[in-house]
Amino acid sequence: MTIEPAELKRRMSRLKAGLRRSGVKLTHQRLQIFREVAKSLDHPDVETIFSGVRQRVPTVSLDTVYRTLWLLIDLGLLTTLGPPRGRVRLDANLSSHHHFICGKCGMTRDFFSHKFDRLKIPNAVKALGSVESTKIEVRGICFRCSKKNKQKHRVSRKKEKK
Amino acid sequence: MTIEPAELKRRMSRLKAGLRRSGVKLTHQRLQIFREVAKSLDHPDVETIFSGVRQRVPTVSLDTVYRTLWLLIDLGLLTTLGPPRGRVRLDANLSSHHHFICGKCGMTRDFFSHKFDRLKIPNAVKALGSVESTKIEVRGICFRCSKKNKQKHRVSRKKEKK
DNA sequence: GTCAATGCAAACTCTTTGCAATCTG
DNA sequence: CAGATTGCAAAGAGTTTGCATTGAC
Repeated sequence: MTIEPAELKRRMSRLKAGLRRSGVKLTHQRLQIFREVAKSLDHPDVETIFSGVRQRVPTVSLDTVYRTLWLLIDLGLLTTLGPPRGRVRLDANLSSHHHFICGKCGMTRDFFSHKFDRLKIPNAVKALGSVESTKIEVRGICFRCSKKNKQKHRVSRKKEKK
Repeated sequence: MTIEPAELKRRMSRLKAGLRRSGVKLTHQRLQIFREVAKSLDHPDVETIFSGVRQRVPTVSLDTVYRTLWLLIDLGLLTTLGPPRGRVRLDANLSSHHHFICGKCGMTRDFFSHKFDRLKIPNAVKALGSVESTKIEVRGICFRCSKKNKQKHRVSRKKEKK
């Protein structure tokens, strides 16, 4: 389940450019941790990334993996699936609806759209499993967070503002 | 941020019917825990649900909240946002793509669709915050899990098969 | 009355932090 | 070389479990 070498190369260059732009050091660990995420077609969790990197860098520690991942997320070089920073969020609305998610604070709101409800799923998807529901996930920054960002600088978990 | 009383009532009836159908007891706690999720327009995490329920049922314990939520998810009366059972999953693909997620095991695969990339976001959404990206999230059961389900019965976390 | 469901307390896992040692620019 | 970054070990969250007690049917 790995992507094409050419695409991986492109992603690695983008990463390096991104790190330099932010004035952050290009360490061996950071490159390897990113590569582990970037090379896979599915979307690994932290544990999987950790053991993958460990094969090539036996001394990495789990906390470096965490720190690096959150850093890259803050810099916009990686994203998470679903709400940011894994915490289960529940949904009692079983009928068709869609979500707006704030990438900073995780605020989530439903919205409705008949047009979206009628989307035709590509056949390629049916090769992966049986389809039960289709949702649109719109990501952005909610007003509360964008106000905060103007006041302070970058605030996410406990990252210092660099 | 609560839904209309009429809709809440409908959701509560659906819950009760669902519990009865599965031969599971309708306890005070279960009803209150579900109500707490069902009444909100956003999608609360476990901690929020817990403290909400606690206002009305001061003796509920956190573990009952967890057990109840996973039970209701297993019975198909609730769902989670994003991958099941909160564990952060990373994504290095910053260009436009969409996800198929298995609701059982969390397996996630990308897929692509130019049509999906061009969706027009309803104006109502713009009232919530600035939009950065739009993804389709297709949920279903992957083939590996549906095979497993045929062999065993219901297997998820450690729920017994009832 | 019976057996499922709850509450409690303790165990686990996952994630974060403080600090000395190390490495990048 | 200086300061950012890492690894370690230990602390904090969040989640799960075993067991005696309680409560729904």
